[in-house]
Amino acid sequence: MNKMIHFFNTKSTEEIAQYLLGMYLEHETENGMILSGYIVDTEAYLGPEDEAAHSFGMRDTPRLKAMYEKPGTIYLYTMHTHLILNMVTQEKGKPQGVMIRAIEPIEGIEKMEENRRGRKGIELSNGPGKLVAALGINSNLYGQSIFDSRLRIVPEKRKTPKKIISLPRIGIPNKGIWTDLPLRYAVSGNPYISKQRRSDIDQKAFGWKEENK
DNA sequence: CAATCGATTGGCT
DNA sequence: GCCAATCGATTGC
Repeated sequence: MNKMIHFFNTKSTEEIAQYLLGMYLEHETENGMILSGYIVDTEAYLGPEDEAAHSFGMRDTPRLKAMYEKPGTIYLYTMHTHLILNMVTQEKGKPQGVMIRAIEPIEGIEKMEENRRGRKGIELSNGPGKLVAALGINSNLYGQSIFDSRLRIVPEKRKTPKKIISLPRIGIPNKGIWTDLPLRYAVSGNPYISKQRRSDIDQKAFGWKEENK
């Protein structure tokens, strides 16, 4: 855990976005249930330079407050009816972050299916709004720490991706160079990556190195 | 089985 | 008013 905090304090947001792939993300719900999975798809947001970031140009609105806090602060925002999960990656006052786009569910799958109103398989968590719903995350985690709150990363349980692919981010048209920069990172071959062709899926290992399964 | 469309909510300019 | 992720429905291959 200290090693991970050190990583957040010394590396770039792009490096952290890749480092987070394979991390074990665990949510202890209000009734003491553990819902968890491995992070398989992330995006880096490089505010205030990044035109696609909420914090572009150091914009500072009530919703953005958490983005100006210390590394590891959880930043949640709503999109239509969906909550989207992000975390702060740079020192306090420097509003950069990583968005979690998908996880591979591990613990509490039945409860996650219930949270997702009966959806199963990759539909459980192959999108940013979907994984938040599956894990039962609600907005009172806003501003808490991803290192030690009911929603936390457990680095001891992480897996290692066999290969990381980088892609342009989703849903940011007309943002100049920021539209095309490959700031999205994913575990190559993992089935929970959204909008993926079936033939690209690694059905055996899900894109993880074999030794630490 | 893939691509496309319309409806939805809330924060911000 | 503009912008977004998801879902269900529909159409195309």
